[in-house]
Amino acid sequence: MTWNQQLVKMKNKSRVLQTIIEQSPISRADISQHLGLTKGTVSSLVNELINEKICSETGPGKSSGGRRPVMLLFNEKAGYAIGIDLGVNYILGVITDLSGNIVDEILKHMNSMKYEETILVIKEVIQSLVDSAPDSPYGVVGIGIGVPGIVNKEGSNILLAPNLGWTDINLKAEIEAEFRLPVIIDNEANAGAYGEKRFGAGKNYENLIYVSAGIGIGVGFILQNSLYRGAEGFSGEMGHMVIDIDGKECRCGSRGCWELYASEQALLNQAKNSKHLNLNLESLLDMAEEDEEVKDLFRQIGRGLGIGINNIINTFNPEQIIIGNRLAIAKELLSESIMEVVRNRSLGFNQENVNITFADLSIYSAALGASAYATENFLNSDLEERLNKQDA
Amino acid sequence: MTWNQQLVKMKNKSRVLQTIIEQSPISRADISQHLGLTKGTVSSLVNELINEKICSETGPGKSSGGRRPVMLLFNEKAGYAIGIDLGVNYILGVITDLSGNIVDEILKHMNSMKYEETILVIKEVIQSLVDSAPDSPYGVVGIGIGVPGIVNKEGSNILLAPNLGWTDINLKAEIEAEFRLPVIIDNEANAGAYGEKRFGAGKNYENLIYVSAGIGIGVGFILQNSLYRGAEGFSGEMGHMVIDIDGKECRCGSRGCWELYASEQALLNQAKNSKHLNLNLESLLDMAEEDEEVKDLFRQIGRGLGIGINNIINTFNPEQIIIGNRLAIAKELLSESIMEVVRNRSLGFNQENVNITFADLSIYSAALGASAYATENFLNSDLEERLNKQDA
DNA sequence: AAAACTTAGTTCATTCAATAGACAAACTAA
DNA sequence: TTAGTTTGTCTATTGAATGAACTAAGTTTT
Repeated sequence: MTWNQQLVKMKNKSRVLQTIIEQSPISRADISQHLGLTKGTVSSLVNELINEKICSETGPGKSSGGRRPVMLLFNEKAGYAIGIDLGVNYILGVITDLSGNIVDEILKHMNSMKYEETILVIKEVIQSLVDSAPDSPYGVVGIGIGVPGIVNKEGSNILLAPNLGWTDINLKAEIEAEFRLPVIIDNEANAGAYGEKRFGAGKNYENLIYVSAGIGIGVGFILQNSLYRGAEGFSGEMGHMVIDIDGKECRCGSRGCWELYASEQALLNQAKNSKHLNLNLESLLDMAEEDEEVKDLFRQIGRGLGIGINNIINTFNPEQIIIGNRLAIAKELLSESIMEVVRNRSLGFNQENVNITFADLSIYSAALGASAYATENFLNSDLEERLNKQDA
Repeated sequence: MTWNQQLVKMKNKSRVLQTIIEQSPISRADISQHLGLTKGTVSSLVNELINEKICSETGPGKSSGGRRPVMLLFNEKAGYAIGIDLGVNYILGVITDLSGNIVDEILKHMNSMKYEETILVIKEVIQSLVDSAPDSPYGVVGIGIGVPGIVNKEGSNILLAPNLGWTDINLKAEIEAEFRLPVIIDNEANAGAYGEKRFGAGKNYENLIYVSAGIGIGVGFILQNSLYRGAEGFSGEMGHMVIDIDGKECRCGSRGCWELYASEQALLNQAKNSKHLNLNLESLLDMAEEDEEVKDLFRQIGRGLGIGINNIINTFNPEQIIIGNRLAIAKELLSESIMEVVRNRSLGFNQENVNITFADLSIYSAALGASAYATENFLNSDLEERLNKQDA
């Protein structure tokens, strides 16, 4: 990192924009007040942002005893970002404006996730979304993709996606070559964490943990307002945290892994054992309404989730834990047993200020997080240069 | 955070100093090369540092075909810092120079840790160390204290130290009032992690986890080169991570907590069960030399440690895990069984690049980390102002 | 040994971004 | 009407990094 005047300007401009995004409509004077920059500095930075069409003036606001302020708006329609959530048996694609509002979405259910077929569908989905982007100064600014597997820290290669049967796939290069747009790949749990942090339940928290409970369990960490990815980008594989030292064998080679007790797969396996054949999460949810035995299956999974969440609480002392992905739809059935375990087992001090909740964005957490990667990447780039390219 | 020219200067000055500390002896020209700052900028910043007596010129270095460079040294004797490691039955105090070299140390074994008595001993120890500080421009610059318990994030109060029987003690205020020096309190595992990061096994790692295995287990996290403390400062209570869902009862109210399987206390308990009465860690170590049964006790604890370390690896994907505190002296007896568990259970990718090792600083990790807090705090303060105060 | 090159460190005019304060514009309140 | 207030712009000033010239002190080439 080089420290110089240009960096100062960049950071201040970014702070001004952030303030407009968060507090819009807002006047130059209020921004100056809020950030501790002088009115002159704010004026000059705001004018640059207006030239870059990233924000705009609207009518005058209310006077508070003097000249009426000119209110500023974030131009959230200045460009659009695409987010893809690659599920174990579906592909969900969204195109959002710069504030994360969904403009269009496509959901494809898949029978097979063979790479050769899947990549074609992904491209199809992206193309449709690109086509549906409204006219705007910057057009489509980038593509983010969340995948259920281990991604290298550069965000280019999927090293391993056990539930898809993929190994070492350079998805970033593949998609960038096709669409000539910046592409960011990340683990689905990280994308979900980021989505909830930006737009969902985690908006007001600095240290939050997103538990993606689907077929397996992955976890995304937002620590001190930014994603923690680990040394090589492989953090969050808490599905394979041992919670039962001599427990069931896991296909990972270990025993007693968390996801054997707390995932969608664990629920389905137990349902099979108790003779509820050929079922899925949705039908089990329906059955639970009248079948106490099925309800109990959910309670068991809830207790399993609670154990892992207890470990997270004692380890991270987070402000918030968000349970997302497929199992979040069983919120009503899981919530009580999770909380009971936490109440009984977690340390008092650590338990005191933690907010345990379910994803706000339902099935969109990861897709919105992925599109937010693209948006953030865009807003931190040299907008003037990009605008000139677009116009040419 | 306010972004302005002063911040740029502060950061660059700090980078120059850091470069001198790490690469001393080094010339102005080399610093300029290394940091990408112009020679003029470096010259001016270095001259300020020399005026502040924090670094100094030494003789000329070797010419590489032109004028010989003037080599610069970090003046590690410009001031001294005190670090205290408050153990469960001992108090270890050190006074170090600004590079962490120990100048003097005091170790007091304690029978009781009753607060009223202990605080007197702490003050006695600090006073002796202050008295033993050599003459220097800045004198004693601060005091750091590591404690075996939960400390609030402000670093002022010990909220709970179960192994000492203390609750809600404002230690910072107490010591600051006595010595009129800046005091920083932190959890012993955090201090240990910081010590190993600065001076020990973790010097070259950005993401490392320090496992403090003593009577209980606490864990300190260095993530992206800085300590992660959690939302309220209570992170790292992994001793109470559940690894055996229906396991033994823990006094924390939960069951199957890690420290029941992997701490010094766990070792002692199991030794008692197998009729080795009235023993401590040191004597068990001696016995293990010839007693296969005792050796096996250590292997069991090693496996317990391995399970928790497996969980850490899968969760954090760290570059390094350092095992410290009391159990580190049993390195030879534990190492193999720890590694066996990790090899058999941890995920391949996460396991690949992790370096598992024991503390380099033996019993000094926490005390040196605590003194390093004080040193860091000092180096980031306004040195000119402090020097003037000292001279007055 | 002299001349030509090299490298180290200083000096100074220039650039660039934030600041402080003056100012005009546009409002409210008395 | 008049005095006071708030908004936003403009300008001179400040402070830090830069680039280039320059001095100092060496080495290499001839």
